[in-house]
Amino acid sequence: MCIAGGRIHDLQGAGSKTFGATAPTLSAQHVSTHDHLFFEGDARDRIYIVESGWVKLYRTLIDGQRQIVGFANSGSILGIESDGHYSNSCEAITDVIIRPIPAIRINGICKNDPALADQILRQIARQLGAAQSQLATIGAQSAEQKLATFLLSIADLCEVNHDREFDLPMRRGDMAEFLGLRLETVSRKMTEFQRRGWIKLTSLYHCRFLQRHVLEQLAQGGEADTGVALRAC
Amino acid sequence: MCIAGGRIHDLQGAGSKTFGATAPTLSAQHVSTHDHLFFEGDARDRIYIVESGWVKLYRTLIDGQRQIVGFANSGSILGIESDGHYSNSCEAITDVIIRPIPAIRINGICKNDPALADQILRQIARQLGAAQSQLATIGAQSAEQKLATFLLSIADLCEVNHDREFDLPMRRGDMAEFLGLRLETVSRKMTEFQRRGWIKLTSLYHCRFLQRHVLEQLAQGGEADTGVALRAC
DNA sequence: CGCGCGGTTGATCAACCTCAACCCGCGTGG
DNA sequence: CCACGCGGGTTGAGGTTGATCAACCGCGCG
Repeated sequence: MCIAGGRIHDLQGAGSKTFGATAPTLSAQHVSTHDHLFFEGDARDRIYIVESGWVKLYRTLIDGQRQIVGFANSGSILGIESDGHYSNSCEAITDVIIRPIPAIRINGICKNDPALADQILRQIARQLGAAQSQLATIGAQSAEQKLATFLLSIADLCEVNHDREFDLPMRRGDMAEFLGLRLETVSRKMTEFQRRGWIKLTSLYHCRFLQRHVLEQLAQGGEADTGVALRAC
Repeated sequence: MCIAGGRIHDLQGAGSKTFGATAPTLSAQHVSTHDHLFFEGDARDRIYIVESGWVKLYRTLIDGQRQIVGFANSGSILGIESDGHYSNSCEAITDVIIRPIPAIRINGICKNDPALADQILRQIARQLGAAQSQLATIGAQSAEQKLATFLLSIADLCEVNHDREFDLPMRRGDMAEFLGLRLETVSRKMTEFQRRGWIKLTSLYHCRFLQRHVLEQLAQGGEADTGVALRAC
């Protein structure tokens, strides 16, 4: 899937230097949960690199429908997909530390700061791949499959994976808007997964896999035998 | 929306030079309609820049469901979203000319060929934006809205826009797989649009807008008054 | 205590899918 | 020449999935 996570290690070093006549990388900033980094349509004067925490990127249609186009965490680049104006809104869903980069530095960045540019290129390629995966998920899968895919990728990202347990850092409504579903549907499917013994919700925002392979099968597009008769292959 | 079109002007010049010890850009290749440039899972030994024509990028799920994640034309970069193996299949939907770039050149490309790298960066950012727009379309819109959005963006791309008339270079099934619908649904909605006097299909692959503003309203998420002129069928 | 927020659950409904028939233009072969 | 099949598209009937609307729960908080 789907979620534009990924880590960049030496950005701090690379990004903190100043090159030529271009504006320097600004110092890191702190953003609190539920604060916005920027809104769709704002003038895009800078891009950001996430250093820690989670943000969601979303668009709002005129009729009020919203679509989350990605969650991003450490290493992700924000705001580079547009030009002139941000094409997404960006809201912190946890406390977040970000490093702003003046937009003016992006022109010719490959010449002026090849190390940073290489990182950005790699990262944005990853985000494109993630967006495409998400397209496949949203466009071609059922509600059940979407949720399975989502849980698996969230778990992979929250690598603090002691004993198949992981955080769901977002609300039901966020999941729904990410997956192109209604929050009621997400809720229903979650409890259904639990009822079938595939997962255990230790709290609203904390989950454990009991039958990871069933979810994997679902996510791959296979039929998940609801029953006990799971042919193990 | 949605479709990763976009033009790069001086790539030919930038790409045809050889830099340092890295492999040179290979010469342009011709690909015929319906041929594949590569398949999902193939070893990714090179990326491509489209010089002319149209390709579709798609993924196939185990259950046979397919999702077209993008159409690409002149200027688009293909294959950069993955690493090691292609994550999409790529098929020419018209005759196509492409310029391959050895994958090995991508590492450190910013240092070795900053001009090309800058172009790639800009282009890939555009593709990311397009993918995100498509996410919003697929995830948050109804079949009717999806189709309206799609027609408008296709028309914009086929700039040969004399008198609101344009080509639909792909089959109904391709549209469906792009929009996350069934081809029957696409077909039905197309004829419905026609019946309502919004468009006129001069042939299966050629379309004219009669009431562009209605489609625009639909695509923006507004309710399309079925209008006064809905009579007699 | 009352309220609001986030989540769950239930009943109902419609959008879209599924399956099937059918149309049409075209190329092929008898 | 016609019969035939095939690919792509359209149309129809009926079924499912997921949306909609509404009630309700649990909790934190002023």
